Amino acid sequence: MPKSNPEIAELFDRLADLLDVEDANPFRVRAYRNAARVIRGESRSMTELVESGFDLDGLPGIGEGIAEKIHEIVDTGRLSQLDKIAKRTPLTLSDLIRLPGLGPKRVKTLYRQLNIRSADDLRRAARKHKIRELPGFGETLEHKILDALDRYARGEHRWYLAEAEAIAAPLVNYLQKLDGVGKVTVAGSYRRRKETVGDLDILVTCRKGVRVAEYFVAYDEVESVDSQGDTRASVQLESGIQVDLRVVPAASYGAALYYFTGSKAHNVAVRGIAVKRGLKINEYGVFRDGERIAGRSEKEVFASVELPYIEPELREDRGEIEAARKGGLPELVTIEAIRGDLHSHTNATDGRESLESMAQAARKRGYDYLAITDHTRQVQVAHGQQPEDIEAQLDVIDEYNARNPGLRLLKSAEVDILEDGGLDLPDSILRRLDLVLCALHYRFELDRKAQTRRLLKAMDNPHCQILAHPLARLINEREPLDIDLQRILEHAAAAGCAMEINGQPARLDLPDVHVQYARSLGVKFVLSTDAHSTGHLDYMRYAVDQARRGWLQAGDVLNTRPLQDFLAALRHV
DNA sequence: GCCGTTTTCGGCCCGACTGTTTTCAGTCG
Repeated sequence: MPKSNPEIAELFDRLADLLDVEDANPFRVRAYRNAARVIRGESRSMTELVESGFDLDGLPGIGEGIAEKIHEIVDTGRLSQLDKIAKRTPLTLSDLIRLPGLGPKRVKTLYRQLNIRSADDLRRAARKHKIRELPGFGETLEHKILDALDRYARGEHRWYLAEAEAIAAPLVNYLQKLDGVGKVTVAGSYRRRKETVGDLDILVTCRKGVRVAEYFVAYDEVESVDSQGDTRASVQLESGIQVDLRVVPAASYGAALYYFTGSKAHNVAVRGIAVKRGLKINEYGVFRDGERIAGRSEKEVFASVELPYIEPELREDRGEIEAARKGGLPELVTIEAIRGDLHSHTNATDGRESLESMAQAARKRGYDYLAITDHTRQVQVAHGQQPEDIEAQLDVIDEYNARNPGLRLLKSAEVDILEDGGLDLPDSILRRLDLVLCALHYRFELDRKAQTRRLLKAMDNPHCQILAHPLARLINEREPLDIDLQRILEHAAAAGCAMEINGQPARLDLPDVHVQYARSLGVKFVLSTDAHSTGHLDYMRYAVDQARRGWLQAGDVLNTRPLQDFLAALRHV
């Protein structure tokens, strides 16, 4: 069974955890963690790169040693070094190290002194009050560990960006009401517009940090307080999300925002550059020999290390620093550039509203065009339309367009990709459509070879202009398709078939790292909402977020073009 | 273990908070 990138990355993370417990060279530990991060953020499959003879040594953070280990994993499915270490330091310790409050040192003590190897061992020992007797531990920590174990049993939860927004908005509003508070900004992965966030990081400018922290923990929705100090505090809300607050003076706003936005890997890399120049960057500013030389704005911070401003969405240490140095940063696409939505449903299938209402809402948004893309017959759960129903709908659209100048409704369909890669509408109807969107809705479990063949064949049909939600994943619910994405993207680039970035909060498909890679191959994109109601048209924001995280410029996105340009830019038979 | 517009050896980001200490290690972001 070939290993996926996340599986390979996990092996390196575990190796790092165990070495950490064993007190290995911390920089070596960091190198493994860094490699894990790079592998997770790589669109191309390590397995296929190895099989094609690609030189892994060229990837950032991956040298000769780790490249060799990746080869071993791909060839044998095992990492012998990890197996070797696991004989003396149990693999399950890496589960413990991930519990909040426990790190390598404490896990080591637990293992050495009480032979605790697993979460179950740990729970038993805590209940018998064995933990509090250990050196460096105590009663409070014992309680904290039991709490952490309860949370661990419930599993880690990451929140859709849309959910996080709904939770953050009233809290930001609340914080703003306190006297003396200046700016209130949600930073962290939320500001980087990552598809999901694990917690909320809120930055506040104010002279009196203590007062803000006190006010913050008194917020209605706060369930428990994890920590509270003069400049920061951390709480759990009743919704279950963790919120970290940080308070700095206004003069430090830029430096603090920069630090608090992350990502950690990006910050570490830029701080490294600063060190080489004899500078120190922290959340209060940029310092040379103890003297503060910048920090009011993020731009100042970047300028201090001679870099142009880097947009938050790019700050993942995935090449943005090098691009910034060379003046090669992309000018990211914006929501204002979007001229139309290319994926929407009506109550003819599983949408909730009429064609007229959808059109009205699109017009209100100022769009030039909206594609009506109801399902085809094979998708029975969504009441897919028979070919004759679709033909009837085309006439309705023609009539609508004749009556309503300004907005152009595009005749389309979300054509189902059949198991054999065929399309669920005859060419005679496909030919009549302004736009053909193709998507896969069942048999997600086909093996890699068959699934890849299925999508390649679908794209071989010259009518297939856009591949919608290409990975068919649902965040937190359904894994992405097992496909050779590199081959599919190369095929799409060659055939001129565009990839969709679907803005539904649970889809956001294609994901950022694949978008970035696809762009490098010359693949074109469209941004759509897959709206099932007029309100869903608002999901375009999330599609834009994902596009920006994938380095897309307006020129990479076909629906930034006016109608005629857009239609001409699509693939044609 | 990785890396190089000062280096192929000698570096590798930085500060806040907690709990257990009696001056600080561990953890976290």
